[in-house]
Amino acid sequence: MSRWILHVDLDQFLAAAEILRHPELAGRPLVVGGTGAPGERTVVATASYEARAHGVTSGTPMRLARRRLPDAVFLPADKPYYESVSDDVMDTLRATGEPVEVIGWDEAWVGTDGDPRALAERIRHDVRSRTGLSCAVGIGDNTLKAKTATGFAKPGGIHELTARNWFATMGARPTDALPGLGAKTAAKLAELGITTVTELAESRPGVVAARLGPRMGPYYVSLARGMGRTELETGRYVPRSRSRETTFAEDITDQDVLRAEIVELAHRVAEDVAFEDRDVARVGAKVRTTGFHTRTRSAPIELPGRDGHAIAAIATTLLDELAPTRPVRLLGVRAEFVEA
DNA sequence: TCTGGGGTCCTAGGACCC
DNA sequence: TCTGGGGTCCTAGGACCC
Repeated sequence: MSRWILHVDLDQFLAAAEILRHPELAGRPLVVGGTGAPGERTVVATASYEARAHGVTSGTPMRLARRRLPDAVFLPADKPYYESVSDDVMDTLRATGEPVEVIGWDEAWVGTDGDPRALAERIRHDVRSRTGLSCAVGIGDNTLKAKTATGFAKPGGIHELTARNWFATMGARPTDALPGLGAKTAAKLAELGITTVTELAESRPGVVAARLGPRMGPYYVSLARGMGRTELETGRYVPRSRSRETTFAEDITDQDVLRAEIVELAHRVAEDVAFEDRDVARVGAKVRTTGFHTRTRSAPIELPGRDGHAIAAIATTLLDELAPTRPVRLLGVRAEFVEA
């Protein structure tokens, strides 16, 4: 358990990583995402601040981004490269000697019993000098407050949220300002007459549970009250599943093409599984048709294993069972590992 | 403006069992 | 015959995150 939790969040990570190896792109609108193929049906992964100023942000459809910013630099996402840059950042954080929990490529929590401001300054300095990247640091008395604080620190600053200023800062904000509480849940809460963080914090967990579930209801109330973890998970990440999915440039109706595609996806999943060196207990298939209607189906493997043909056979059967009747825009295959 | 890919965890209903 | 009350497992879908 740590007295203080710091949340470290890299600024415009993918764009910043590209600028590291293409310094001439600094200051230009830069959009990273997809494979770079023209006309592909994908979205922006990261837009530089210059691009965001023109309304292009993470999640913007790539075709719209190209229309809005015809003169921007568009780069395909280079996952292995970002992973290696991310590893350098995480190693820099671990070099502080403090416990580190990695949340994603560009985010981590760091715990400390020492001076959190001094540590935040040191992290910003070390990350910049060792990787060339800028980051924002949120300081809190738990994980939730630290992560929430980062929102006020971006870009590149430091902000502190504790029990002392939690309600003064967050109380009047809408419930979906809380990390982990999104638009759908905010809408359901609004039906209960709960629209602000303070209102959610003061509501009875049982009332919220009746609408949002026995675990999630009380959990949302605890979020509003500023509750979070003070213990970090510093161990190696053990994945529960591996999946691959593809959105086709054009919707597919041909059954033979669909079967060939799902077999291809299954074998890619099998490669990822082999890399993990663990057995698969369950295989899932996903089909998204015109209109964004998504259906999934899954089944256990009779004898848990990692054979690509076995995974492909189940995936194909699941696809047959899903029997899409409308044109298919996406196919996916997922493998669930046996419990570690 | 037709809306990625890769994950995690929770919910609810039905099956099944005692 | 019109009927219980737990408990657990399985499955599809939902919500959310980066």
